[in-house]
This record gives sequence, structure tokens and C-alpha cells, in this order.
Amino acid sequence: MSISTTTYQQQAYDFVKRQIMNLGYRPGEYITDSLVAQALNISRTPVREAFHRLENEGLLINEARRGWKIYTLSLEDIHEIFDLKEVIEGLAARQAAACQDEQLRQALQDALARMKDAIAVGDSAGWMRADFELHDVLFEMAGNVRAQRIVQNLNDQWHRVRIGFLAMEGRIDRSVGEHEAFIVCILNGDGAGAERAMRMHLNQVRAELVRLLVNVVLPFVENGV
Amino acid sequence: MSISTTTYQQQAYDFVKRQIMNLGYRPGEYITDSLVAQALNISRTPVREAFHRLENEGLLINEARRGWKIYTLSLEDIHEIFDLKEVIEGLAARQAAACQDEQLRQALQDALARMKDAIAVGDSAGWMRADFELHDVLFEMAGNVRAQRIVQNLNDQWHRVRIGFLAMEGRIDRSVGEHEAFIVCILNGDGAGAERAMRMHLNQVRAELVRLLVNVVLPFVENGV
DNA sequence: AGTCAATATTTTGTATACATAAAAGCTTTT
DNA sequence: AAAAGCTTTTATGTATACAAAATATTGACT
Repeated sequence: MSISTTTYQQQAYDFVKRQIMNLGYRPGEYITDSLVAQALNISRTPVREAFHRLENEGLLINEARRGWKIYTLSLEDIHEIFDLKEVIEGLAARQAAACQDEQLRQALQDALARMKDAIAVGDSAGWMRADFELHDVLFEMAGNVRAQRIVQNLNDQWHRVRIGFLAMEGRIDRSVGEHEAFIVCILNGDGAGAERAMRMHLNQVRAELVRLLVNVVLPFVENGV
Repeated sequence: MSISTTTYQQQAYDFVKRQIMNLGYRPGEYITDSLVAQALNISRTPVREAFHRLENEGLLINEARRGWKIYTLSLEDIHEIFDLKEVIEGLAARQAAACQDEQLRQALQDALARMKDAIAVGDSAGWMRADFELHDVLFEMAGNVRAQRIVQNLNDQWHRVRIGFLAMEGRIDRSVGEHEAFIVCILNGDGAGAERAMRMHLNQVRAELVRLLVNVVLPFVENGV
């Protein structure tokens, strides 16, 4: 068995996580280690190790002696997630405003510029890439790896609905102003303003997301997504 | 092989976590799945599954093809942890103030009373139990299970120094007032006040903890705890 | 004695084997 | 035809086996 740069355990983890996030595995569905192992042409052992990690991240649920279930998100979960995002990303924005690293400050501006460019040409995939990078840079400026990991995990949890969310009429266009608001504060060293702007931005996202779920998505499924 | 109520995987997880938290396994030390398996009289498979969970929680680090290392906490880690605790527990306190459940409100008061009783008789173990319960009730009132899980994990990470911390001259006595402050706000339905009091409390804890680490603990170890 | 090379040992990562429990399928009975 | 009981199958949880890589140990040589 060849030892590659990444372990099979890691490959299984990435694969299953991706499947969950892209709805390849649907909420409420049961998956088995044997099937995943078969799909990846590996044994059950590394797959099971990956399952246990994903359970710890809240993407899978292990029902004793029954199997592994894809977690189903409720509306309350969305509120929990955004309550936490609001305070944690607010903190990160405030901390980022204290960052003096010129390279990172430049990278933040660059990411914003790329977001605007992507919108100008209607490239939503490019916009999403820029958005990811912008948030990465922000957390690096804040210098808080735990906050980054936690928010990453929270985002993984609602990623399923993100695609549909971004497709909402005008959502991306509106978001530019919100992003610009906290970025300006960060670059001006205005921590309190950055925190406030970030929280407003996330509340905007939450409000529109909840509207989408309540009106469009949830009516067509049983208990959640 | 008898199937007990808890799986061997869970037993291994609990065991290793406990060892790390109580310094049975020291920061920086390497542990092997075989040794843990031997100690628990089980095979390596469930132990490895537990290791992967603990890595995800930040208590273990897997160094590729080298082994599993007990994470070493730095002073920056302590600040990261308390930055996050401050905003997340602040949020929880604010949300708890909106709770109307009379049973939970009573349970909160009871826990505070038990804390005071424990202090009166100098029972520090009893105080710690009451403290745990108080925070459990608070999160239940807040109704935010993700926040509870995250804070639980953050607390697990610095638990190693908690014992020494509580032994600090007068720390427990001072903490009563701090606890009482946010509890009164919560019971009065004053969310903003509860959040403020909680953050002040945690900043107090952080300040004293950092003082302890900088002056007493860190001078005697290499890079962290 | 000290250094380097070669061998032995340990440990990690993965595969396979197996027992038990749950689920599915098949009789048999009413 | 529906229900109850038995059998077969599947899947989970764990143990064991094995190959590759890293570490430790031995021994030769200077």
C-alpha cells in the first residue's frame, strides 16, 4: 500500500465532508463506513477514524448500534450559528483593526478589490473565492487561530444552503457595501467600528438567510436542511 | 467481547482526555495508541478513533509519521481562549437573561447558594462542582448548545492550570461577588448588564491567571503548559 | 573513544477477520 | 391476508495481522 502525502484517513475526511457540504449526502441520510471505503477503494479503518472527527464537528451523528446519520440543520441551528458568528467574527474584526502588518493590510484591500471585480463581470465563483480569502486575511490579522477554526466549522455547518443563498436576488451586490464598511474601519484602526460593522453585516446575512429558508427551502422539507 | 453501555472508543476518549486534563500525560509528551490500548486492555482500533477526536479538539497533535503529542499551551493560547470565552459567555449571559423558565431560574439561584455554602466551610471541591453546575444551568437558560460545547472545549484546554489557579490566595472568595453580579442581572432580565458583568468576571479571571502563569508557572517550564 | 554504517526494533497507518446486534426476509399460523 | 416467529443477511464495534517508515541498537572502523 503506497503511502501518499496525505493519509487515507485525511482523504476520507475530506471526501465525506465535501459530500455533506455539497449535498451529495443529504441531511437525515445514513451512510456506512463500508460504502465510503468502497467508493474510495480503501479499508474501513481510516474511514471510521474520519467519521469520528466529523461527528466531533457536528456534521455527522453516531446513533448507537444504528449507524452514521448526516446532521439535519434546523432554523434554531441557523440562529445559534449566527449568534456565535456575530460575536466571534465581531471580536476578530476588532482585533484585526489593531494589526499593523502592512502586507496583510494590503492583502485585505486586494481581496476587496477582487470581490468588486468579480461582481463587475458577474463571476459568482470568483466572488466566493475572494470572500473566502478576505475572511482568511481578516483572521490572520486578528491573529486568533481558534476563532478562525471555530468560525470555519460554523460555516461548514450551513454551507449546504450557501449556494442557494448567494443566488438570492441582489445579495452579492448588497454585500459589497457591508464588507467595505468593516474593512474601512479595520484599515483606519477603528476596532469598535469594525466590530459594529461586522455584526451588522452578519445580521443582514442572517436575516436574508432566514427569509430564504422560511419561505423557500423549509416548506419543501420535513424538519430542516 | 462484551458490549457495554459505552463503547471502548468512548472509554479511550474519556481516559485520555482525563489524563491530559489532570496532567497524567504532560504537555509535550508523546503517547502511543498501543500503550493506551494496553492500559485499558483493549485493542488499538478504538484508541486511534479517540485520538482523532481529541486532535480535533486541540488537546492532541498528530505529527505525521512521528506520533501523537500532548498539546502545549502558550500564554498567547490563554489569551485566545479568554478572548473567545469573553464574547461567547457574554452572549450566553445575555441570552440567559431572556429565559423565563422558573425551574432553571431557581436552579441558578440554588447553584449560587451552594457555591456560597462551599466557601463558608472551605470545601473547594464542592465549590468547583457548584461552579460547573452554575455554568451548565446558564447555558441551558441561554439555549445555545453550540456555545456550550465550544466553551466546554475551551475550558478543557486550560483545565490543567485550573487547580493551581483556584488555589490562588483569595481567588474563590473574590469570585463569589463576580458570579453574583451577573446572576442578579440574569434574574432581573437585564441582558446587557449580565453580558457586561460576565465579561468583567472573565477578565478578572484572565488577569489573575496570566499573573499566576507569568510569575509562577512559566518560569519553570520551557515554552508553555 | 568517537563516528558512521548496517541491522534490529518499534510504531504508525491500513487491511482483514470476526463476534454481536440490528434489520430484512421467509415461513408458518390464524 | 395479516401477524407472529424463526432464519438469513447486513453492519457495527473491535481485534489482529502486516507493510512501510522512523527510531534505537549494535558493530565496524578510524
